[in-house]
Order: sequence, then structure tokens, then C-alpha cells
Amino acid sequence: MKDVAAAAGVGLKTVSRVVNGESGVTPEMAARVRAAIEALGFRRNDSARLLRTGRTASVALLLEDISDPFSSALSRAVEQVAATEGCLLFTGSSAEDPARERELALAFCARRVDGLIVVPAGDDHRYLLPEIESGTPVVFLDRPGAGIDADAVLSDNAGGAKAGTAHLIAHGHRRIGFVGDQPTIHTAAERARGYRAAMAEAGLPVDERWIDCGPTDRARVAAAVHRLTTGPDAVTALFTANNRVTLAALHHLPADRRPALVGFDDLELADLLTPGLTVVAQDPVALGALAARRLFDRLFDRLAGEDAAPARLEIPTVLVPRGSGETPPGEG
Amino acid sequence: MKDVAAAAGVGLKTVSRVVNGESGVTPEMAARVRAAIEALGFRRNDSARLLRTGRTASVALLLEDISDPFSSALSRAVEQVAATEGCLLFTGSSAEDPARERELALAFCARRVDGLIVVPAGDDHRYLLPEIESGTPVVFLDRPGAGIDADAVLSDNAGGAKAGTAHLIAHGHRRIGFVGDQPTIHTAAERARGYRAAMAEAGLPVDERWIDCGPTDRARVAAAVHRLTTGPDAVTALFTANNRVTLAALHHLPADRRPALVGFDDLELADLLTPGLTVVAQDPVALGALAARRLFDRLFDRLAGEDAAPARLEIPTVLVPRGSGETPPGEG
DNA sequence: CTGAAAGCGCTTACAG
DNA sequence: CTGAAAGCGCTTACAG
Repeated sequence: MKDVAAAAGVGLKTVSRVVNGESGVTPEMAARVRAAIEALGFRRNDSARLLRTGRTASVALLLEDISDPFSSALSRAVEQVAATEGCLLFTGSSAEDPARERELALAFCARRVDGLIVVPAGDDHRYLLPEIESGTPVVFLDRPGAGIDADAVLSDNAGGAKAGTAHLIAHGHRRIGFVGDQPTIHTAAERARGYRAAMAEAGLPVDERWIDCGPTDRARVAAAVHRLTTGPDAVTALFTANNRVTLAALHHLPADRRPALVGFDDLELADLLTPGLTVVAQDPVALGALAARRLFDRLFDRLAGEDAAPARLEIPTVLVPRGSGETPPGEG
Repeated sequence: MKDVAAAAGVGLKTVSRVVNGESGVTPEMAARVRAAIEALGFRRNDSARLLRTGRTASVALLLEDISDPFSSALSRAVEQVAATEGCLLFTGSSAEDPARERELALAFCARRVDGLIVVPAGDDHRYLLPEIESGTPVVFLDRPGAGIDADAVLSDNAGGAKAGTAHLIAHGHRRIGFVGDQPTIHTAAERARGYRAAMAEAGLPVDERWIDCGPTDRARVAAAVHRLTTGPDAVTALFTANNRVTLAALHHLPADRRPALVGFDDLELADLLTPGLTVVAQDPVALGALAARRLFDRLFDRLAGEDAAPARLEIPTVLVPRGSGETPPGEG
């Protein structure tokens, strides 16, 4: 910019004005500046501009793993809202590792992103308190933050699991297995709660052995599914409480010896399986968009009165019957 | 930082030294600085630091659509390499719109990202020449850049399509349809080339009506598939040249009246369909990782001699037989 | 070991 | 309409 000013024989401020399209520059002066810009191949350094301005026009989205379809759908939705607000988007994956989550979150904050959306991996987010106090809005997504009173945008996990379980009950099942993620994970706990609520509401007893929570690797899920679906006490239906569990269960149980099955979270091609896979579908686009809107509302102080308090916002789920969840107990 | 220096009663440089863990500070001095940092809740502003340093420790990845599984797998791979190099990652989606691609790419460059990886949407990338000349490395991914001599990391599209088509030929097919994306798209053209090469190599004639390229929306693909698979001249096998085409074809053709089918690009659950879906699988993780490594090699001048010339790097594809591509002509 | 000065590339007041 | 000065928050080179 200094070079451009020198080449055009004008002051720095005049170059700045031309670059920013501000009014109050004689046409001939502007032309001279533009010629110099062209000749020198000048492009404004936005990082420098933003340093002076105080904002960085960027937000960060911290995910569990961006290659996961759920995460990438969240990303797209957040990106779209950010673009509307003139912001670029940083993304990062914690790989479900609390230390990495923290490291990345603080790295984003050190860059002074204008806001941060976090899909939490850890169970203690107090490290973000100084950031929030110093004015960086933080919104938690998919799971609430821990030890911290901040906005959270979540699926109606309990409601969805309850609806899915009730659907199996409505098709005649009484003995229903629940295979889920580690109970320390908020979504897993909520979904188990929904399962229990549906059983209780139908007046059905729950044998604790029907509930199998833990890591979602293939081997563990296969073992759980095998245990639940064999022997004299076998369940007649299965509620698989997340994507990876559902996938592992489908692989372990060939279609011809599969109990009724409802999964939490939709899968591409789910409708082309035989039978089609019945799921409780989340709406990642709505989740991501709402989280982003909330973030910008906070950033631009658009929240007034009681809206301004940290809130937990829920997005409903939708039950999509496709065949696997409508099989009566006998056929299993 | 100024405040910290004042509170600790030391110079700016001493604070800087403590923050950066540089040696040559008396323990008691360091302690005083650390106390002040703690008391004031100071966190270094990396954006300012990076302005002085000249680098931004960030790279950008410009995708077609991050919510697409292929794109998000690329992202994850790029992110992982970037993390190794201490860089954060910007991501953005062009939505296959050349104007948006350009706008985003230039916005990233204006932020002075250290490097840019682009999955091209447009057909003219000369707008990036000044950026490359001024020292920002650019690597094209999945498709080559146009009008510009830059690195490109691609799948072996022609080879993959040739292998997929040859696989159908090996199973007795002579009349094979090819349904693909718009021929202006590099990958689509390359895959069509591979199809023709396989047919030529087997000495089989190609009826031009067997090749149907165009937009990949459901309606158009359904029409194409319908036309190709009905009537006296129906083909006995179909090569669907990308993900969306394969998906649309699967939806249009129920399993019981489906010709043999090989798709380009893998799909989750493809192995659970009946029959399993035979595909030519790309390796998005290898693609993304190689592009990122190439970018950093350029950034850090690790390329010597003839390696330094802009290159086109290819990643092989893998044919995964699962059933749909091994049906003989009679059964269609 | 420590710090005052200059500067990264821009913008924000403020005079002319 | 135009520009010189000061400053965003840090680091780099240089004295002490």
C-alpha cells in the first residue's frame, strides 16, 4: 500500500479510500491509484485490516470429525450462515479427544475468531470462561458444554429415542434391546432416558441386561448385539442409539435373521436396504444453522431481555418408517 | 501485552519472551510477568503476532460442497497434514459456482493464507496467477486448474472407469451404458474416455446413444437410465460415472429389474445392499493428504530440481466387486 | 539478562 | 477532497 501510494504520488489514506470504495476522491486521482494498484499487482492484506478493525470476520467450528456425515452437514449449514454475515469459517476435528479439543479451541481464540461453535469432546469447558468473558461468544452444538453456562443447540435426543422405542412397542414388541454409546456422553444418556421413558409409559418392565452401552467399535457392538439377540431371553427388537452402532449391527445381523430395528440418525442409502432401515432422523442442517444464528445474534448483541440468557435450544427429530422397525415380534 | 508489561513493571520485550517461552529471563522476573498475565487474564493475539511474522499459519481448502462425503473426507485428510505443520484450516464451499469459487479463493488470499487447495468449479483460474506469483502456493484437487500451470492431485479417473468397464465386459456384457456428469467437467470427460478405452480394447463397438452425460439431478438420470434400459436396444449393463448418478440409478431401478451395475465412487452401506454394489472406489484420504503435502512442500521450498515443476499427481482407484457388477447379461 | 525503537500493513481520528 | 500522525498487538533487530 505504501508502494502504491508512492507510485501514484498520493497519500496512504487516498489509496485506502480507493481500495475500500469510499467516496470523496477525485475521479482522476482514483484512476491514478487504480493504475498503480494494477501495475504493482497490489491486493489488500485483510489480516492487517482486521487487526486494526478489531474483528477477524471469521468464526470457528470445532467438530468431532469433519469426515463424519453428521459433522459435515453441520459444517455446511454453519458455513452458509457465516457467509451471510461476511465471515469465513475455520473448521477443526477433535477426534473425540478432550485435550485436542481444548488445544484447538484455544488456538482459534488466540486468532481472535469472532465466535466459536463447539461440538464438545471433553467434560469440562471451564477453560473457555475467560474467552467468553472477554467477549468471544461460544455456542455448544450437539452436546452441551460442561461446567459452564453457555448456549447449546441440541437434538431432542430423549424425545427421539422415546418415539423410536414407542414405535417398536406399537408394533407389538415387549422385549426391546438398547445398544448405545458410552453413558458419559450426553447424547447417549439422553437417548437411554428416552428409551426408558417409552417403556415406562407403556407399562413395560426393563431388564437391565437389555441396555448395553459402551464404545462403538465394531467388535463391541457385534458382541452386544449377539448377546442380546440369542438365547432363550433374546429380545425381539433393537434400538441402536447412534450411527456407528446401527452400522455395526447391520453388518453383524444379516437381513434374514434380524430382529426389528430402529436406529438413531439417518444413513444414506437407508431406504435402499432390504428391508428399508427405519430411523429417528436428526436434522443437522437445522442444528448447524440455529447454532450459527445464535452465535451471530450474540456477537452482534441482537439478543434482548430474557433471550439474552444462555439457553438450551432443541431441534425435533423425525421418525422415518421404512420397514425394519415395522416387523412384528414373531418374524425375527 | 502493554498492560501486562506495566503491571509487572517490565518492558514489552520481556513479556514477549515469557509468553513465547524464550530463554534468558530471570526466574523471578518471569514469575512476576506470569502473575500479571494471570491477574489480567491475558492471552496473546496470534493474529497480531502473525502479521509481524509474515505467515498466518493457516491454509484454506475450497471445496465443491463440504457436506458431500467425498469432500469431507478430503477435508479431514488435509486438516490432519495441516495440523502436523502447525496450521489451522479454513474451509469453504463453492457450490459448483465459478463466481463463488473465485470470490472465496480471493478472500482466502486476501487473508494471506499460507496456501490454498482448490477443488475447481470454474473453467478459468488465471485469476490466481498473481497470488501464485506473489508466493502463495496453490494446489488443485480432484480436477486440474484451467488456464494455469499449477500442481494438481487427481484420481486416475480414466484408469478407474476403464477397469470398471472392463470388469463388466469380463462378465460377458457387450452392450454397456455410460451415464455421467456434464462433459465439460474434467473428471466426467476422463471417465468417459476410460469407458471408451475399455470398449475399444475389447474390440467392442460403442453406440453413441449408450453414452448419456449431463446434469446429475434425479430426474435427468432417471430419464437416461430409463431410456438405456428399456426397448429392444436396451443395454445389459450400466456404468454410472459418479456418486449422485449411481444413487439416482439405484433409486430408479429396483433390484429385481436392474442390469449389471458398476458405479464410480464408493457409498456407505454399499456392501449391505442386495446385491452389494460394485464400485470403482476413489481414495479421498490419499488425495487430500497428497495435496496437502504437496502444498507444504511448495510452501517450505522442499521441492528441488525437476520435482519443483508443477506436476499432475495421480492416485489409483480400486475396483471393489460386491455383486451388482458380476451379474451376467441374461439375468438383467 | 533487559528494554526502547521501529515496523508488520492497514485504519481511525484529525487537521488542512 | 487529501494526507500526516498515531495506533491495532505483536515481533525483530539492536543497544545497553
